[in-house]
Amino acid sequence: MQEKNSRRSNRQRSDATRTALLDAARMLFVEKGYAETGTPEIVRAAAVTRGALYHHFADKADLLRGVIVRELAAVTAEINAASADAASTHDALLQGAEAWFDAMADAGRARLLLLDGPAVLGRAEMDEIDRKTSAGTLVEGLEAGQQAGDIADVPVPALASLLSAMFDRAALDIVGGARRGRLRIFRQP
Amino acid sequence: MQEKNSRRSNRQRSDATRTALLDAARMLFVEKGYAETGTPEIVRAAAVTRGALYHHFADKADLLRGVIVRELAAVTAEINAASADAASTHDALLQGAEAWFDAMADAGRARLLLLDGPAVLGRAEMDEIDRKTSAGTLVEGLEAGQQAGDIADVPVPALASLLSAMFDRAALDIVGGARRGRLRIFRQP
DNA sequence: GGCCAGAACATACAATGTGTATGTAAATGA
DNA sequence: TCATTTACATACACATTGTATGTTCTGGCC
Repeated sequence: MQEKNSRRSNRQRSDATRTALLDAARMLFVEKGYAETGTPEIVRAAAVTRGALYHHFADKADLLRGVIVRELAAVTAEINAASADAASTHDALLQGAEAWFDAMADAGRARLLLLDGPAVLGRAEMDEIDRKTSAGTLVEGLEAGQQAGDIADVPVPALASLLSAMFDRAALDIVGGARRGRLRIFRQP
Repeated sequence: MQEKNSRRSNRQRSDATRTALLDAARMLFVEKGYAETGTPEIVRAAAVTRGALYHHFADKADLLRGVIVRELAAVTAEINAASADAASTHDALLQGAEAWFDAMADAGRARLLLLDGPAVLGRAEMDEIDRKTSAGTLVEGLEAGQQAGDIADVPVPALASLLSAMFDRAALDIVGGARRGRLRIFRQP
């Protein structure tokens, strides 16, 4: 009897504690913010020790990095799923935008990805993570739209950065109480 | 002899230490970021004690608030000065935009106002500070442009938020190495 | 099955930083 | 001049971060 979950492979052990730490950290970061959450609290919620944390992550910021990578991957998946069945590149961008707002509806998530992330890791690293996880979804969409003649002939990376900044701000405004409709000010051609 | 700056009124003393604290904090926040700067280091640079700091400011975040209020006022003044002699509201907005990029050229300043500020104080309070110090410069400019027929009939507060988000991001991209010209993708009519 | 190197933690510690409580000197007002 | 605030200075309690060291478990090898 006593299934004392001994007999676990090293890989299984590592994955389990890593996941437990990321889950607990995500929950607390979303709830109270990065700076206000201490590592003792995180490991308590994850039912491990601080030793385990610092074995798997270089420091607290590295834990945040791990949380953000996972979170951004999830958001990107939602957006891709929503825009997959679009008829045109134009529709894909619009449907992706709506999916973005849906995904960011949770206030804590917006704070995690749009405030704490950039402040702690810096914009350069956030862009790098974005590039790796989302594989440049927006950039690809804009390039496609440009070739279809829907989008003006401007530098796509710069445009993508400015556009995503607007979407970020819109998400923050919405969780801050702004009406979603008022921010949907793009006009159909 | 011995001008032992005794004989100072309470008001003078307070103003002097407050200013010294704000100057020192600004310098260090700009140089190393908010989280990486400790209050002992700040008071050392200001040549006062931590007692003085916590007498004048509720906590470390309150000190950041003070720094940001001053900084935002300075930036706003620069923008207003640059766009004061504009011929049209359209020109005023363009000249103001250029002045914004000039004012944000310093990497530390961008970090202070665009990363640490929102992360520590939150967007709601940043907007509040912006409303009080800049007195809604951008909103007024947009409303004027809208009445002149230069700007589409969309909700101005929402538009202002999205526009300022783009300018914020552009400033961060520029200090991150992006070419300023590529971000100037607005086209003349 | 026994042994051993290394991974995966657990525990203990040192350093630092934040906010508060308390003490003191200077200024203000009656 | 004297009492009361104001403006600090000093000391303290507490929490947190990162590291150093100790212990247990796994996985390969014989």
